[in-house]
Formats: sequence, structure tokens, C-alpha cells
Amino acid sequence: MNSSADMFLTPSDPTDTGTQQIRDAIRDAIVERRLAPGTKLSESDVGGLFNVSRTLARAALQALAYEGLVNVERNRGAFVAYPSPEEARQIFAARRLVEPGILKSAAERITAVQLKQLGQLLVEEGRLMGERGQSARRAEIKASGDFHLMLASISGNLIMQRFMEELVARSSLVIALYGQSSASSCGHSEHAGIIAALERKDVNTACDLMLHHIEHIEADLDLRERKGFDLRQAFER
Amino acid sequence: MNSSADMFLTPSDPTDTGTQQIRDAIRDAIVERRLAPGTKLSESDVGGLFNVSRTLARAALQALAYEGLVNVERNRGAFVAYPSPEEARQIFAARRLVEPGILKSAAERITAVQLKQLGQLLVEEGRLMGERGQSARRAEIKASGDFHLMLASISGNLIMQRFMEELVARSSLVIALYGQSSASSCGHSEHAGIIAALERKDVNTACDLMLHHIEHIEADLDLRERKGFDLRQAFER
DNA sequence: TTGCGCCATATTGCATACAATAATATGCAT
DNA sequence: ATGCATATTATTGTATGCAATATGGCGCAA
Repeated sequence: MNSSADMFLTPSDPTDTGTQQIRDAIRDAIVERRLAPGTKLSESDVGGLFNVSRTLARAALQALAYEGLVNVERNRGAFVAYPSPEEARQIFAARRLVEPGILKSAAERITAVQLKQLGQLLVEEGRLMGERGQSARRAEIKASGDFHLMLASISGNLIMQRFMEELVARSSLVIALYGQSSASSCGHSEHAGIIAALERKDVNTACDLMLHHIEHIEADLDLRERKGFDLRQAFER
Repeated sequence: MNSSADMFLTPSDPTDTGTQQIRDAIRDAIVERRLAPGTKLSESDVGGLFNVSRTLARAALQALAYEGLVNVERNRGAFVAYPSPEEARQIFAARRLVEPGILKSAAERITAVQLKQLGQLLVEEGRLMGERGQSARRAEIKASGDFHLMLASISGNLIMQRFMEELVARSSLVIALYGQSSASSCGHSEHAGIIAALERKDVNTACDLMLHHIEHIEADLDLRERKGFDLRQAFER
């Protein structure tokens, strides 16, 4: 009855309104990898967990499906997305395609204050790398994504920002599934390099570094097609 | 009771299942400009029109909201999106950012058959340009967008394809609102130029042409900020 | 034991009912 | 008439109920 999802989700504040909070909570859980790919998210479970009816739970799950974080199979329910290797490749191809452009845009508009904020993000990232434990690891995952999201935000284009939010979230799923080294610890120094290039207004180098950075993340993935591994998403844990 | 939307929407085939058909029908209506920006889409009206309950109508409207074609205001309802000049700028900035990359990707993978199909799309576009009447105009709008969507499809990246679908659809809204010349008739020849460049595998020229093409569409817009024109979306027609 | 078919159960799909909110109309005082 | 308070109506927000589908268990035959 109660799926394994129960213990990983945090009920929302009762003063909340609507599906937004539920959606955000589940997204966070997925992005921070507290919910494994393939996990079933039943409407009753989600609704019960947040003390709302199935109606709202359903709406939240469908919204997450639009973001590509959840698969909704007709008459079967919603599952945390289980991106195929091909999907994984496309996600990173998309990032290679858009992130240099976003970075260029951001470089044109970035202020001193924002540069400083980026630096702070970096410091925080480094601090988390030093810490131990699940919770620090999760925070590190989030911080690493936030770096890219902040650049998108600085670019000033809300549409690209939302798109990047989708891509970063889905990347997290991909890394959870196919990542080899525990964390892309090299990512931190690469972020630093990008900031440095931004500081000296060297846009081209910044873009190059960004491309390399994405390629490095990708290189850490083992995207070999595992035969029959896809069927019902590895037994629909 | 019956909003002005009624006469512009086509009820779906009764054999349909789910919200998908409703969503597609409304999206088509918006993209083909049979539904003006700002038009209210009440849940009962939409449901009644498609012979489904408000539940499904609501789901369809929320899906459209996620695509940026509809604004849902809490306790007030759903309206065909009315993009602000700033939004319009961002939509086209996003297109300038991604379309060259998509085109490059497409150029690497395009087959002779696909090149031929692109050519056919172009012929059809030209034919429609010659015809008169609302219906031809709508078909022309759609065909013009299909050119860009087909390139995205050829690129082989489903994620970028979906993103482009969103961008093209939203562009249609922007042109409906801010376009000056009746149609970007020059667009046709620009599409032709891009295909020609693709044929001779001249990717760089193709990308340049694409950028210029997007800039030309943008140049036809009058994005001057009209003071107080935004308030409740010009009286929420 | 293995394989198949049937029944019980759980879960989703969808519609409806009720509650909450906003929009509109009415009436009264000025 | 105008402005404001109040009542009425329309529309959305959310929960619940029933039907349809899928899942899992049980028995029976081989």
C-alpha cells in the first residue's frame, strides 16, 4: 500500500496552497536523488503524504511529467523518470547546444554583485565537498546545478532559464543512473575556471570551459546500452 | 455564458481519449490565430465544447499553460497568452540562441529524402502564399512554422524538438500581437536560401541565413512599450 | 511443480458535488 | 447621479465517488 516513496518525501507546510508546493517538493526529492529513478509515485500515496486529494496529487504528477522528471503511463501510474541512454545523450547534447549561448548572454549582462554571488556559490560548493554524509552529498548536487542555473538567471532570459531548470533536473537523474565516479569532483574547479574567465571578461574561454565541463560530466557516464535493462524500467522498483 | 472562443474551436473526434486531443485542438487554434491573445478559456466552455468534464478541460489548459500558450490566473481562469514586448524579445532571443545549433545538428544528419521533404514543404508554403483567404493564411502560418520544426526533428534531438515546438507556437502569438506587415512574405525566400545552403553542405552560411531570417521576423515587430496597455491584458477581451 | 484461467483487489480515469473566491448587480445613503 | 456596502451570481479550487483497467492471488489441470 505505502510505496517506498513515503519515507523520502517531506510533507509540505499545511498553510500551502495548490499543487505548486507538492510539485516542488517532489522535484527536489528527485533532483537530490532521494527518490530513485523508476520509483512509483501513486496518486493516493502522494496525496496522503501532503494531505490533499488525489486531484491535486495528480495535477502535480502531470506537471512533473511535462518537465520530464516523471513518466505517466496510462492506467498504470506515475514513475520517477528512468531516462534511457539515448535520452541521456540528448539531454547533454541540448546542454552543449544552449549553455555556451546562455553563458555568452550572461557575460554581457553580469554585474559585479552577481559575480560575487557566483563566487559565494562556489565557496559553498567547495565547503560541501569537504563534508561527509548523505545530506552534504545532496546539497552538493544541488549547489552544482545551481551554478548553471544562476548563469541562466543572469542571462536575463526567463525562457532559457526555465529550459535550463528542466535540463539540470533531468541531468541529475541521468547522473544518478549512469554516473560512475561518486561525484564529478572535478566539476568544482571547472566552475571556478568559468568564473575566472568571466571576471576577466574572456567570454570565449568561458564558453570553451563550459563546453569542456559538460563533456567531462558526460564522460563520467556509462551509457552502454544494457540489453533488456529497459523492460518495465528494471522491474519498476 | 458562451465565450467568444466557442466558434473558433473544433470539437474533437468522439473516439478520442484523454486530454491530448483537447490540448492539441486548442493549441492549433491558438497557433493558427483563430483564438486571439487574451481570449478567456473557461473550463466549462472548453469542457462543453469537447464533451468532457471540467476535469479534463482543466488538465488541458494547465498543459497549455506549461507550454506558455495560456496564462492561468488563480481563481480567475485561463486566458490565451498575451506576451509582453519583453517576453516577445526573450522568445526570439531564445530562437537566435538555439536555432543555429539545431541547424548545425540537422545538417550533420540530414538525408537526401529529408532534403526533398524540406523542399516540398517549401513548395507548399509558396503555393499557400499565392492563395487568398483566411484559411490559406492560417495554413501558411502553420507551414512557415513547420519548416523550423522539421529542422528540429531532423536534428534528432527530441528535447530540442519539443523546445522548438514551444518557441514556434509562442512566436505565432507574438506575431499576431506585434506583427506589422501582414505576413513575413520574405520568409519564404529565406527558407529557400537555407535549404540551398544545406544542399551544398554549407553549414556556416545556413546558420548565418537562419540568424538573419529570425532577425527579419523580429524586425517586423513593433515592440514599443504601450503604456497601460498591459493592464488586465487590454480589457481581457 | 508448472502453466493457465478466473476472481479479488488496488489503482487510475473521469465526472460530479460542494466549497471558496471573484465578478457583478442591487440598493441605500449622500 | 455618485459612491459605497451588501447580496447575488458565475467561475474556479478541491474532494469524493463510481467506472474502467491493471495487478496479484488462488485454484485447477497437466
